[in-house]
Amino acid sequence: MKKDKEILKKVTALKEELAAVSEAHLEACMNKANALLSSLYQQYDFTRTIVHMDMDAFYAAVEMRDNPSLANIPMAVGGEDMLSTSNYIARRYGVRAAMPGFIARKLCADLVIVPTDMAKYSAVSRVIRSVLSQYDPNMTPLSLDEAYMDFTDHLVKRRELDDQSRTFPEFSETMCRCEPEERLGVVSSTEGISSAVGDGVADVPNLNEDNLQNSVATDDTRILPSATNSDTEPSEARIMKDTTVSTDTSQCPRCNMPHNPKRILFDVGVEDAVREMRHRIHLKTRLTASAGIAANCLLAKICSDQNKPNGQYMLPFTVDAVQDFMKDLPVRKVPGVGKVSERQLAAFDVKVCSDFYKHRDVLYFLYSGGMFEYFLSVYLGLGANRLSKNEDGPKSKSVERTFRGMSDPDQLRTLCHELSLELAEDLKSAKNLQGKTVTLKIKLVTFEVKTRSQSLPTATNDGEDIYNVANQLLTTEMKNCSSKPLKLRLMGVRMSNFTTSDSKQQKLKVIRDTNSTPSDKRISFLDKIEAERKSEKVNQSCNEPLGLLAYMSTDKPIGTTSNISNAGRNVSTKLSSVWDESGDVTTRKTGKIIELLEGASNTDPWSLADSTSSSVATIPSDSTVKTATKYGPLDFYRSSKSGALDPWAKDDSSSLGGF
DNA sequence: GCGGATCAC
DNA sequence: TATGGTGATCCGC
Ligand SMILES: Nc1ccn([C@H]2C[C@H](O)[C@@H](COP(=O)(O)OP(=O)(O)OP(=O)(O)O)O2)c(=O)n1
Ligand SMILES: [Mg+2]
Repeated sequence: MKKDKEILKKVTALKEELAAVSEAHLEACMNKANALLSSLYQQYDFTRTIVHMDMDAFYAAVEMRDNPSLANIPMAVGGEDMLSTSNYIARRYGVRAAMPGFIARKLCADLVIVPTDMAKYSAVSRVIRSVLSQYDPNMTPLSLDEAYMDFTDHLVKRRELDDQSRTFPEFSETMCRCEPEERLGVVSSTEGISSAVGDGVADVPNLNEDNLQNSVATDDTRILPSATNSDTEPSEARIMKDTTVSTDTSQCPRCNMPHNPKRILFDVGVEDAVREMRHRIHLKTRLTASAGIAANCLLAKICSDQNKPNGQYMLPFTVDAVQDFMKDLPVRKVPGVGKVSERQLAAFDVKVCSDFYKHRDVLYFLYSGGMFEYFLSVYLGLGANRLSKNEDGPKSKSVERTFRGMSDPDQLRTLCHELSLELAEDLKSAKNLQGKTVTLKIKLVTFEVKTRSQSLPTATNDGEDIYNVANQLLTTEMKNCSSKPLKLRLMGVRMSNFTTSDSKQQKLKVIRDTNSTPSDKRISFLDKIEAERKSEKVNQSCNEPLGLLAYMSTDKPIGTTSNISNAGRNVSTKLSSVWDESGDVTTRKTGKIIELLEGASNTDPWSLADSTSSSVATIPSDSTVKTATKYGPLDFYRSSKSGALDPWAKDDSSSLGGF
């Protein structure tokens, strides 16, 4: 592939850089790394018991459950174009998620592809979460089929539970699988028969036995029933096959199936608690789950993969066990290390996690701060041991669509409009979110991806507002490569930069006080001027005028590239802020703009021309210009220490009310 | 703030 | 013949 070559190119460039570096430098890197390492080493914390659970072949399993004819054949969920996942039979042929259907068929001619049904998976997910919540009400879902839980509190409470509340019916397709509380009083009829039952229920072949050697006995509540404090391994209790058969033949009034006289008793230790949770998921959904148990989220997540499918793995809560586990773990198993990182790391002989340590000097040199620290912390097996709060909502929302090559501008615009309106609807249904940054994403037929974004001075979730901006970005792109047709295979629109409760709407304010506080980076054109000054290495003296700010009326939306001309000069500038008649910033088209033109003269006439106009130095006679009639200059100074003055301010009494 | 990349699911 | 959609993050500028 072409991508492969690019990665390799980057790697060789880095290698050259590395070769050019002195040994002393590398030694310094080593010292830095060691310092970081010893500070990280302090951070081991085995006080929490974190569980990560992950459904097996989730979408595929749901479809197999609902259509038994799919149960024993290779199948996948998705479309002819792209697969979302595959069942374990198909995986034997190499059929994987994110694989185009037609390639999958080359690997497996008999593959059956079932269309995705997200609504169904969401519903199943809710059922699963209802079970998980009983083990940790603060459970944090990562996706429909995956969640972190902190079992620490549950395990304490669990010691007080009686056997009955840890007893559940064995799985059977044809018998009642209702929860005890759902069975109401019926449980009493089988009282006293809660004997243990083994693993390996017939309907669910346990493809991967849980690793038993891992269950080292300690006096930790995580592992043993504290009540007995016995050395017996928890699963052993259940491995005894003395199933008791009840004479109870009554039917569950809820599911109309006979009660299952076979019961499984789970002990109070962690591993049985997690088995119990998985079993209850199975009872409720007829789907299997895998789980990992460890001291933090990182380890738990990695562990949940160890005995997949339908298995679980507990990593003992000791430094030795953790380091031993990490030592030979391929870096690709580490969350955050994907295909590309794996390649890059491999190029520097980093293949397993202990290589993070072995090559720490080189990695320190190659990677920047955050990533390097992450690598070392991963090597040590460190990770978050508190579940992150269930957040402040999404940080972005987007809609995108893939289609067959399209280049007709009208068609593209129509699509852009559709996407914008859909996005607006999404935003409104998502707590009426409003955002400031609109991003247009396009993918060329060559698969090259580009994003173009523009931040508005105020937040919106209006479909036409979004379209105004997105369409501008699109227009700019089409113009930008006008030589070619700009043939797209995908278009997307994203909104981000959502307003938080404290953010007030900006209003226009004129400041002439040179002692005022320096501005932050809100004003892009001020930054631009700064940058230009710096690049020219011109040292401006204090209070020297940089230019004139023109503000004038426009009927063009934000994002429009316009030319402001004056005194024979002109600048091409993207309209970044538009105010309505009352001085409020607006996302709508008609309003006032304010832009900077260096070296402009107040005695010469100004003009504003839309970028569609070919002539900028003179005033064209199209309608755009006719609306650009109102203008006025504004002196713009730079203050001594502070950099640029801030002619804007958040909501303030001196806002201009109309010009 | 912007744009490219990478990643997860 | 044919290569997804959504959301997040990081880096470098
Ligand atoms: N590139 C991907 C990966 C996954 N998914 C969806 C389909 C999966 O069923 C679901 C869960 O993802 P997992 O990574 O957990 O994969 P599975 O659950 O399918 O399989 P596994 O048994 O490996 O967990 O997310 C997707 O749409 N696109
Ligand atoms: Mg899964």
